[in-house]
Amino acid sequence: MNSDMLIRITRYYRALNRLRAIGLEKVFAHNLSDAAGVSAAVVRKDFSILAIHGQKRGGYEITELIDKLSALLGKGEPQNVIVVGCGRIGKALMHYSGFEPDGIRVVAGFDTDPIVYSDASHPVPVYPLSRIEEVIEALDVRVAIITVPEASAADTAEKLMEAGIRGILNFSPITLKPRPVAEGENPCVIHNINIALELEQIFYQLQFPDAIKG
Amino acid sequence: MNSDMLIRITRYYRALNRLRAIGLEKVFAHNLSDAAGVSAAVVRKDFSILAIHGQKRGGYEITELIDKLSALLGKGEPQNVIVVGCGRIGKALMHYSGFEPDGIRVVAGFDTDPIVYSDASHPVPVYPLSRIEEVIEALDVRVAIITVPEASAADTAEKLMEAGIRGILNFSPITLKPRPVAEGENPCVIHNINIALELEQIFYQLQFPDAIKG
DNA sequence: GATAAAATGTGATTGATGTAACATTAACTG
DNA sequence: CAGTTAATGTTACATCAATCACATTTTATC
Repeated sequence: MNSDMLIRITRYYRALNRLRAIGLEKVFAHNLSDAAGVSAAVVRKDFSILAIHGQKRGGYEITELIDKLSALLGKGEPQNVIVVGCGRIGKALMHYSGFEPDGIRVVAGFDTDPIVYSDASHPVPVYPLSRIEEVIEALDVRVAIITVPEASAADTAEKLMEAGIRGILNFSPITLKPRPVAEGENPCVIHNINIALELEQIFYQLQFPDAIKG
Repeated sequence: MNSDMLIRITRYYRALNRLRAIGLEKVFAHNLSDAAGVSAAVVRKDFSILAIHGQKRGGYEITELIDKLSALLGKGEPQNVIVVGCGRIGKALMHYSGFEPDGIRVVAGFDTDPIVYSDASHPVPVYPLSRIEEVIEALDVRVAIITVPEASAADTAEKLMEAGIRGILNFSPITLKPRPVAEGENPCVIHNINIALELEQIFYQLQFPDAIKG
C-alpha cells in the first residue's frame, strides 16, 4: 500500500457513503473514477490489489465495498485526538465540526498559558500541558494535533512522544521528523502541514506553469 | 521539476537563510541533507539538475545558493493572498504571522455574511464576496485561501476563478479540481488540504504500521 | 441460441525517481 | 611534492507506480 493509494481509498470510501445515502446499491469503476478524480483502470487495479472483487458487468456492491474499506481504514476504533496549543488555529480546530462524519473526535485541548487553560469557554476541556500523560491515558488518546508557535514545536513534540502519543499532525512551520527507534519498534507517525509552504508552491507553479509535472 | 523536488528546494532555501543568519558562508551537501531530511546525494543531484555548482571540497556558497534558489522560487514578486470565508479558521489565517518570513501577505478577507464583513475588528479589511473582482484587481491578487463551509466550497471556487484567481489553497473538505481549459491555457493551480483526511491517514498508519512505504 | 456489448481483472510496458557507486577535483599534510 | 582525504558531479541501476491493452465473463437482444 502506497500513501497515494490510501488517499484514493479514502476518497472511494466517501463517495460510496454518498452514493449509498442516495439509495444506490451497485457501483461501477467509472463512477468511483469520477468521484475520486482518477481513471477507471486505477479503481479496478486498486480493488484488485485489495482482493476486492465485483461482478463482471454487474459492478461492485456498495455495502460490501463500504464494509471492506472501513475495515481496511480501521473505522470502528475510537479515533480520539487532542489539540496541543490553543491559539487561534487550535481553537478553530477544537470547534471544527467536519471531523464527525469520519468518526474523529477532539476530546481535549492543552496549553501552557494559565489564562488559556483556565478559560472555561472552550468546546472541550483544556488542560495545562503538564497533565498530558494523565489525560491521554484517561481518554485513550494516541494522536495529537500540534498548533503551537514555531519556537516551541520541537519541544512539544518531544513531550508528546514521551507521554505516549503515537501520531502527530503538525501545523507548525518546522518539519517534525520521527526519531529513529530500535529494530522492531514503530516510529511515531508524523504528518506536517505547512501552510506557507503550500502557498509558496502555488506561487511557484503560477510563475512557471510548465515546470511541474504531476 | 517535480513537486517533491520543489518541496526539497524550499526546505533548502529555509535552511540556507538560517545558516546565513548564524554567519556561515559556505555549506556542504550533507549540511542541507540534515536540514531537509534527505540524503546528501539527493541534494547534490537536485543542484546538478538546477545547474547550480559548488567548489569541489569547498562546498557551496550560501549567498549564491540563496540568490539562485530565490530566483527559482519566484521571490521578489508580490505574493499577496486573500482569505475567502472568515470563520474561525479564516480568521486564524488572517492573524497568522508565519507568512511574513516567506514574503506572503494576507491583504484582504471576504465573506458573504454582513455581520462578518461589517465587523471592523479584523487585522485586514474584509469585503462582501460580491466585491471580489474589484478588490483583487486593486490589490493585485492572484491566489486565494478558501475556508468556507463544505456546502459552499465548489460555488466559491467557481466564483473566484471567474474573478481571475489563478491559485487556490482549499481547506474545505471537498477536493477541488481545476477545470479543463483550452489548449495552451494554464489551468488554475489548486492545492487541497483536508485535515480530516490527514488524521485518517495517521490512524490508518498506526493501525497497520507496515502497510505503508514512503 | 448466437452475437454484441459492457463491465471486471490482470499482465506487460513505460516512465519517472530515488539510490548508490564511482569518477573527479581540490585542499590539506607531512 | 606525493599521497590522502573530503567534497562535488554524474552515470548506471533498481524500484515503484501508473497506464494501457487485452483477456474474461456476464448480460442483453434479436
